[in-house]
Amino acid sequence: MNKFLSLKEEKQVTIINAALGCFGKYGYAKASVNDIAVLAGISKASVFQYFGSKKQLYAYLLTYAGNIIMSSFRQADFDEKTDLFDRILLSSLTEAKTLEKNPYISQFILSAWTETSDEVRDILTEFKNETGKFRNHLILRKDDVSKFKNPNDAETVLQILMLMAEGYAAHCRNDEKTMYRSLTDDFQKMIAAMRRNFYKEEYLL
Amino acid sequence: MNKFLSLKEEKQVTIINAALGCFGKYGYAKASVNDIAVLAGISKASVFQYFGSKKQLYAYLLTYAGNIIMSSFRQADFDEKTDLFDRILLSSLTEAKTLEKNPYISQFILSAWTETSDEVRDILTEFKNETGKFRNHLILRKDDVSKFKNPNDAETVLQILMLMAEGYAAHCRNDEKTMYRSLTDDFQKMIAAMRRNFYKEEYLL
DNA sequence: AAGCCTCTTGACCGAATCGGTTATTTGTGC
DNA sequence: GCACAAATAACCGATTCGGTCAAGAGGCTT
Repeated sequence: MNKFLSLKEEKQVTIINAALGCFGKYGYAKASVNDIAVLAGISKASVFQYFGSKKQLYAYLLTYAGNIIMSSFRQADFDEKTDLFDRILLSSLTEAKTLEKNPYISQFILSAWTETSDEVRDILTEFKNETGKFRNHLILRKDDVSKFKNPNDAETVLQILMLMAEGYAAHCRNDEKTMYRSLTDDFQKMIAAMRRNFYKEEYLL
Repeated sequence: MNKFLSLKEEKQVTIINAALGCFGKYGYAKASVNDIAVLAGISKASVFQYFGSKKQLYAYLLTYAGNIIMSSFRQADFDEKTDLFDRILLSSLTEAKTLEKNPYISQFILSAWTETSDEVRDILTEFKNETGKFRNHLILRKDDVSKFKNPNDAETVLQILMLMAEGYAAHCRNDEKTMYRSLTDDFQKMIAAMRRNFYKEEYLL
């Protein structure tokens, strides 16, 4: 049954990343098992040996990716942070740290949310229900608004930060050679600059 | 020869958008002519009737998309604008206006820059040489820096704006139902808020 | 060396799909 | 009803699809 789990971990990671990359890039229908096998440097037959079928492989990746994302978010306790910028920063750092270790997950999950293939519809709805709850970190709270010099800017700044996060993710995805570390530093600097300029002076620590 | 150009324009647009969308989403190799035909609501045979071959269709789209992008950038004279935020805003508005009319172009061009299929390598290198020059609008000039309350923020703000633009583009791409109009308004509001908070008071309005 | 055992894969299967062609149908003006 | 052009259903050989299977390849014991 679990032929795959008895492989040495490095090989597992290679295969998983190849599969995540192919499914993430092409979607379920257009990603062929042969693509994945070639990218992973193994034979197509081995893929079926390890996972049984294409659908079972996809299901495995869904739970795999879901577990990684959820555990990384769980370990960072967002409710502790009471400041908007702190929550944004923590969220970004958490995500960056996770993606640094597993760069193909975000693309895969993003594609899973827009996947339309009939063959995996059932396992996808299940997946969406389980992970959909982890999106409530970036809400604007009422005690955030009062810290702004102009409270009307709060909503705007939140939108800016959301767009930045999307762009940041897209940037990381397109450009694999990028040093996550330095980009994260830059991101921190940007958020600091935003806070410094938008907040009332009494809230600048 | 030019069977396609004698079609009524609405049908041309439908077919072009279907093709741009498929190639943009899947890449040259994985996008099949049948996908495009079905998405456009015509028969596969018609596609070959209009364009001759898959490669010729791709080549047509390249020049089509290249012309639209380049002409839209040419009509907006960036050198006229001497302020960083004005240039950013103009660039965004120009791009948004173009994408509103032709929402599949950005995805297609983005994918063309990472296309690796041997079959279209020759026409792609040609395309890249012609369009590569149109990326020099968002540079930071020295007279921008002095307008900031803290000149060190200038570089950071530029990075924020670049990330926002990427996120903005990604947002538009993923979410076809989004009203470009309202998003553009929001984007303007964000840029205005940034300028209002980062600039010295004497440079406001 | 021989036998055994696990892991891997080249070769193969029928079915589907690929890019591309052709013959028939469909629509249209007269 | 007829002629002509536009569109497509049906088809072509070739390739690729998801999936199977029996023949290696490499190690371990004897």
